[in-house]
Amino acid sequence: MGPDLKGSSTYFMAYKAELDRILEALDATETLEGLQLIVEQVCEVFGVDHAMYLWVETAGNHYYFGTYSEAWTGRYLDKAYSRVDPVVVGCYQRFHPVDWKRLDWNPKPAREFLKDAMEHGVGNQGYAIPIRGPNGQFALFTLSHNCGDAAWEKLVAKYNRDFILVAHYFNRKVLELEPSRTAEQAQPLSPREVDALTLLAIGYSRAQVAQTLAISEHTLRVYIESARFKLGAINTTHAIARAVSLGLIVV
Amino acid sequence: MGPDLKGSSTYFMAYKAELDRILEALDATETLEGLQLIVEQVCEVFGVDHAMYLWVETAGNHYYFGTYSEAWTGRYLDKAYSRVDPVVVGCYQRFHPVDWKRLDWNPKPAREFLKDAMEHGVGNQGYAIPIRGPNGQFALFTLSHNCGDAAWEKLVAKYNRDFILVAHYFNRKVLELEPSRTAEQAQPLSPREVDALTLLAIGYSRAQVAQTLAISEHTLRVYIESARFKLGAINTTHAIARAVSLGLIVV
DNA sequence: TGCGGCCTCGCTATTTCGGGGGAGGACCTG
DNA sequence: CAGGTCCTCCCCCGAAATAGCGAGGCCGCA
Repeated sequence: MGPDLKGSSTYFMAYKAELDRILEALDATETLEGLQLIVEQVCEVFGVDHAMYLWVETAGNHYYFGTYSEAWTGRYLDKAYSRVDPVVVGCYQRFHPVDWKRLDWNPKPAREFLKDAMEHGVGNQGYAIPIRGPNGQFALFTLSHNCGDAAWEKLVAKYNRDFILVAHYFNRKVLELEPSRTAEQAQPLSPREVDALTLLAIGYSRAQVAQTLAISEHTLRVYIESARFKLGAINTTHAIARAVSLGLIVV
Repeated sequence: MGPDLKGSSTYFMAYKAELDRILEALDATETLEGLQLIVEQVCEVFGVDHAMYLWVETAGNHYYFGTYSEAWTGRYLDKAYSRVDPVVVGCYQRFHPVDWKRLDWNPKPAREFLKDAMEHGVGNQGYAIPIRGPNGQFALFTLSHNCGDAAWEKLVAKYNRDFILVAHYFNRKVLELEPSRTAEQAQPLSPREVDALTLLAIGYSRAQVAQTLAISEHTLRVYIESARFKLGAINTTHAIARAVSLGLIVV
């Protein structure tokens, strides 16, 4: 909502009504197909070529809704581009939404990825909003377009707050429609288990942890085993990784 | 933005201008004191008794800006209420903002906490927005008020989208002003090191990792040691924890 | 053409971890 | 009060990780 809009109340209200319609549709949707339709509507409302929601997953089974060509999305998955894509990599370290131009495209794999993306009509401008949910969930909402820098900056300045809302609502709905992830792993750890894993995660040996917690090493081992069991982990390292990634402990 | 507002464009625009002012102030603030002032303004704009931003840390050093009395905030910290507070506990598992009423206040510690909170004038109504940042950061933005259910629901329905924006902008600025998190940028890992740590993080033993990567276990060890060195970790578990928490590997 | 980083392979000895048991007391909830 | 969870302690032994050495080839960058 740039200053230029404050005067043109009617146009502003009309746009807001459209945005409202999108957000309400996001609230009302009950199917994944509905989300795909909404992505397309988002493009129209904001006047951009492409919009995309991508839930970046561990194993590579990405959750995707977007307007990119199937050729490109297929290629993206095949080549496991999410490990290279500066948008994904960069957003993972940020909270603030970010313009593609401000990312680091220098590494060779990134340059090759960019070239490939361009050839698939992704667009030269883009704006990405990182989204995080419980249990370390991470997703991206991205809008991309083909235009000059000035026009793009103006568009982003105008809409970026609404981008955040749409991204947020989108993720909200995806989490709602896909409860498997959240339901699958909700086993809370006991305080002592958290203590044990936390100290292990900062590099303490079992002996040190036991001493720090003022318990015997045998007791400690019971906690670790118990935590391992709750986390479905097959060894301590795995348990630590899961606990950190689920946000159960903070390193 | 309830339907009742769509007719009264002037009032709507006036409110939007106020919201804009808040968000712009949030963008412009350069000090933590400024954030405290903004919290107070947020209360005025939305017409609620209290607003609060709380960055929940495991270590206990909470980041707080809010309008609650010092008696209450002090008590909250002293008693480590963030481990009991259903708002914190509940939001930690959710993505969707949540009304206090919809939380589970049954556990005995929660009931005692509630009683204590009431006596300190926290208010009977509340709305909490969970916020997540990189490296497992977790924060809450909360608005609370003293009023009837109907009035509160109406207020939430009217403003909840804007609550999200304010919460988001608030956290954005806090992260910006608190560089300690971002300062701990580690050296990038080599691809092979990432492979090694990733497989270790999903529970593979060194032998399995070596086999999967089709390298000798000795080579693997060099990667692990190298990664440990880069991450400043004192053992593999520590390295995994840091790599996961820094987002260098995804589990 | 260096230099440095990355990837690859090897040895031995010591320390640590993992899995398998069992057992008692404290606390809260239904 | 029973049943569940949590916290605490103890045994043994095989498997795994760690620490300390060294060595060579490949590649990109200056």
